[in-house]
Amino acid sequence: MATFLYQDRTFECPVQLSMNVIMGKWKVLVLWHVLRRPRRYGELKRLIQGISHKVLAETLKSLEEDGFLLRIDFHENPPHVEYRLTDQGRELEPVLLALQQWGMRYKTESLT
Amino acid sequence: MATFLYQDRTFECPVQLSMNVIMGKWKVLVLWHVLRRPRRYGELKRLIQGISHKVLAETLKSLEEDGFLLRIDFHENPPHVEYRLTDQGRELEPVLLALQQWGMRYKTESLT
DNA sequence: CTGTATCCACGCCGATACTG
DNA sequence: CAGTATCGGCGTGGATACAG
Repeated sequence: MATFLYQDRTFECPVQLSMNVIMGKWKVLVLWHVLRRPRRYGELKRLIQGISHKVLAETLKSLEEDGFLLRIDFHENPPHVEYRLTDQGRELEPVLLALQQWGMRYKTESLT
Repeated sequence: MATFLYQDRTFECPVQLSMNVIMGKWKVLVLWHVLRRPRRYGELKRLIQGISHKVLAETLKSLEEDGFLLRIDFHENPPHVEYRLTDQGRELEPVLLALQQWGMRYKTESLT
């Protein structure tokens, strides 16, 4: 059976690989919002309720380093930075859509 | 805009709802393995590398309480218990498949 | 085999202050 | 506005022992 590598860890299971890559509660949410259109830091902070300043910064950095996000600095003053999906990031679209679909459905059904 | 409820928390975003429901690193992995066929505790422990005894037990309990898993006790000795997906659990199949597809693809591409 | 209970260290994350 | 740095509390989860 094939094995997969991510950050020095080996996985036999692609789902486990996926979860390790996009894990951490917030990554998926950030990707989801950036998927719809490029986003600025403050925008994401507003969109993602409950995320702290520090954690959002860390999440963005991590996603950038992992090649999912592109950070575009307009070198303006005041600072203007924008985050876009890379092609690799865009490949997560089916996952994000599946999550969204399920979330919608789950919500409806739990309204008993 | 509609809002969703989960464990006393309100979410505007279905993706955020999804992530809060199936979060915790391991839930998705357990569901994935149970999706393919009913599984026993020991089986899951072996299949999911790195999960600890305690956490697997907690995860299973949580998934059962949330209505994703059915716990079937055969009342044998030695104990024989089996976990199956509920109908609600099965609705997560598209999400799990999307994660698997992406995991496979991601693995291939990272082999540069 | 399938759990539950307890203990405790470690790491995550929130709060805060500061920089460009 | 868009970050980085530091600190400390609290919760998560690992190890272990025990039970049915």
